[in-house]
Amino acid sequence: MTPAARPDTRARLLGAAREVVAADGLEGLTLRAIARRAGVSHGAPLRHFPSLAALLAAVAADGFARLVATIDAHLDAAERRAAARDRRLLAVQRIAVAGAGYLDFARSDPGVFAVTFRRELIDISDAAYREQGYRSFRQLVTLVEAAQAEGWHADRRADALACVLWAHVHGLAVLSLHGAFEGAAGDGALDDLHQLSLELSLGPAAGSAANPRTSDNSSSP
Amino acid sequence: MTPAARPDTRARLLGAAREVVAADGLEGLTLRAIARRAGVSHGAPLRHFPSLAALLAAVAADGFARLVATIDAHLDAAERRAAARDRRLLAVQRIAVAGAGYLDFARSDPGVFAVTFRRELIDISDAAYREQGYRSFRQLVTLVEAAQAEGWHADRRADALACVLWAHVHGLAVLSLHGAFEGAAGDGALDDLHQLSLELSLGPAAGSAANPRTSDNSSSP
DNA sequence: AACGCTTGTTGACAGTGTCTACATTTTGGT
DNA sequence: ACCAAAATGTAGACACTGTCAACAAGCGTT
Repeated sequence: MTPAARPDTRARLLGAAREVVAADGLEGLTLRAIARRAGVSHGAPLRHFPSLAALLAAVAADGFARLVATIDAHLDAAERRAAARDRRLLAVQRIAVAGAGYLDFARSDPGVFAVTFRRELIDISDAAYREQGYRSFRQLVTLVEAAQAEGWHADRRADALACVLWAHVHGLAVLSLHGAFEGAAGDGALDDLHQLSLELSLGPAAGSAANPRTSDNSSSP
Repeated sequence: MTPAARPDTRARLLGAAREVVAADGLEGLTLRAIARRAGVSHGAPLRHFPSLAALLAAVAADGFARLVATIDAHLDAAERRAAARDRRLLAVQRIAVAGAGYLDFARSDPGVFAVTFRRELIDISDAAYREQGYRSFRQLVTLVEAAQAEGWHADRRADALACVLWAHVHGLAVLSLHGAFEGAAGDGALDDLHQLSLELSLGPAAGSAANPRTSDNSSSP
């Protein structure tokens, strides 16, 4: 009707994509559905992205950035909780908190999380996607290096340790979203499994720091 | 041309599906491509499966069965290698070998492995899929229980430990196939990362048993 | 005023999953 | 042996998809 220049169609398309995948899942995440949700014609998205894969790569890059922010927020909150008790977090405990943030992100936005790791859907050569993914990995490497400075496996390569720790939480997130843990354990079992995973990988000390509900008893009188 | 009843169209469709996904990946895995590869018309598959999702669920169920067989083969081979040196494998070492088999399956058939865990592609309510998946999980639980009988975390729930160990190798497999480890480490790094993961989760003793190349030096004089 | 660039719409095209109508083969009961 | 019924395969249609080409409207620059 009015083929005028909308001010921020690109951003609205990304938002629409997140809404669509949140509402209808990956099978409903089509270019035309995104366009409908954004209120534009089915050809409009291709003026801002060369293909659907490029649009989804932008969604994924944004997802990585959001993941980094989520983990930072979890770290800040845990640090504040510790400071309220006149304590500081050990570096391995910060790794545990980061893992909890990773799982929280996957649970709160399962669609975006799935898109971010779907090689056949996104353009994995997208520059922003690779950059944000690398930034997320660097966030973890920094945490690992801090733990190594406190003596935790100081003789190993930091990037290798980061890869393994990433794989551990990623496996928990993926299998949980797939529904693989439904038969074996009850509701909210993901946090328990994460705790167990942390005790195996980081030692008993780190496991209890990840989940606020089990570690924070400062508010009780 | 000849609308006659082929003898084993169902099995040929499953084989064709595996061929297609091996050749063209998940984006080329369409119902019509499977039919073409199997040499039947595009409507024939729906005579044997109610939908594409059901066909792929059968592929996935078959994949689970093949995964169990692969892990069994790895366990047998490792047991034989140990017997040649007049030794027996510890139960935690058998868990490590099973993990190596899991990664081997994912690497040797990445398409089928991906299909098996793609919730939006397969009919996850399929009875055979659920049964074979449960069988695969039971295989791991049995290994865990044997390790617990030898004292390894005997106080924890076996199914929870199995979930965590499964998540650890699954995360390694998924991220490796995604290409997430390409920037950080060189070729064949997956086995090294698995070794490191095992040392973190199972202790230093178990790590060296997984990979034949690093553990088997019985052939040297 | 005239031009070019950007942004958006519209219609087309090949390809997809699934359905229906039809043809053929196989099977089972009598 | 025969005939009906079920099973199996084909061909065409439908709605839907991603992508492309042609066209129109608004905008800034000269």
